[in-house]
Amino acid sequence: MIKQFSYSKPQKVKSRKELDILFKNGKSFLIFPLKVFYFFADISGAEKVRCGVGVSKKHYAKAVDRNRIKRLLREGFRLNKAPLQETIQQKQLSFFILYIDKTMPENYAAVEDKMKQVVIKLNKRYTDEIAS
RNA sequence: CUACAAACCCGAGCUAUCGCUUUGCAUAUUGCAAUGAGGAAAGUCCGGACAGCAUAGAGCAAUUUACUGGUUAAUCGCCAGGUGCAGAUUUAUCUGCAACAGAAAGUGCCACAGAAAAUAACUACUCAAAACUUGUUUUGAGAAAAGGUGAAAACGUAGUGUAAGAGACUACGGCAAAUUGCAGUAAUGUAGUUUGUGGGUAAACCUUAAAUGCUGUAAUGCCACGUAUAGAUGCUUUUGAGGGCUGCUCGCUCAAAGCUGAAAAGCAAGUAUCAGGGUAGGCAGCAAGAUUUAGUUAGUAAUAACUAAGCUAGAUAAAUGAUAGUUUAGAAACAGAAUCCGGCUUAUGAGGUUUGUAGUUUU
Repeated sequence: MIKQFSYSKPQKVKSRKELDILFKNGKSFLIFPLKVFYFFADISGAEKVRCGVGVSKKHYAKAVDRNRIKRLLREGFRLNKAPLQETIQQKQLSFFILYIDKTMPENYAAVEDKMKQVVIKLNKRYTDEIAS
């Protein structure tokens, strides 16, 4: 029984090599203020859904602000990833969320709302990918 | 009592649910337990530890520092003292500030105004000569005493002196340098003697004195995986390379002296640059040390010594969080470790302590 809301190390997209591939070959879409890069791989690892988050250093010079945004994004993914895990079985989804707005998010609720939209859209992209 | 300013202290707690890092244990991939940012973690401005490379030397340049002593692993830090300037009043003390060696080695610069900003003659002054309109003009020389300008004008006052004047000379005083005595570890102070009287600017060049290897934990070492030195260009084979450290010079150290050929050259070797290929995983470094708190002793102090007690962040796209409630005081300010320490600088809400200033009330 997998814990429903966990977000541990294997579920993160981490290495620089993976990220290079993701930005080079992956597709992307925008649900403001979130830009999502995603990539479906044929190899089947232990985790079917993997996610990373990032914030531009240009927009936020202070490390405290970047940490705050990244924590909110991770929290959003952690609590709303369930639909993706149910749907995606045949391939491995890696995606990376970039926060591109220049103003800080007001609170968690705003981020969560956007995150739900991201999850729905990713689910749709997956079904298209399988169909083609 | 209120307001403002400065310095210092402090840098929220509790409950529930869902999570994260690291560690330990186990019934082992899930449980349980423990653990988890700062006073500045920031700026990267100084100084070290640690590591790698280098490690005969000399000279010139370059860079840094600049009152004295102490302190420290070390410093451009800190403490104490001195000097100068400013402010305050209690008038001899306190507080603050100081790129605090040299302008008497040399070169440069000094806005505006002013005749002139440094080998001072514009006006006015004195003398001589010439001219004539006979008290003026012109020319030459002397002269920094008077004038106005300016941030600053060629030591001040009085006298002597002189054609008129001038530190040209004299007296008193100011300032500077050298030197002697005394006090002090010293900077320096003080009293005397001698010499001088030369405007400012060294955060202009510069001079003097002292000091100075480079690169930084993405250092560095080990293991694993993987491949390719195949190639191009230049140079050399009596020269090349290395390194003196940031640069140059002298000297120094190391390597090689090959083969074919009549020669040109070729092969080979060495070396530099370019181009290209592979890996970008793990472990160590990496958390207990110039350590923190308290006390005692030494010292004016910075600090040191001793005694006792205490001290589990350690990631690598990078943990320390989210939501709800609650308490203070308002959904707490500035802000997030990345090799580690000591300082400096800057940011910082509420509350507290101390000091100063202003006002109000009472006595």
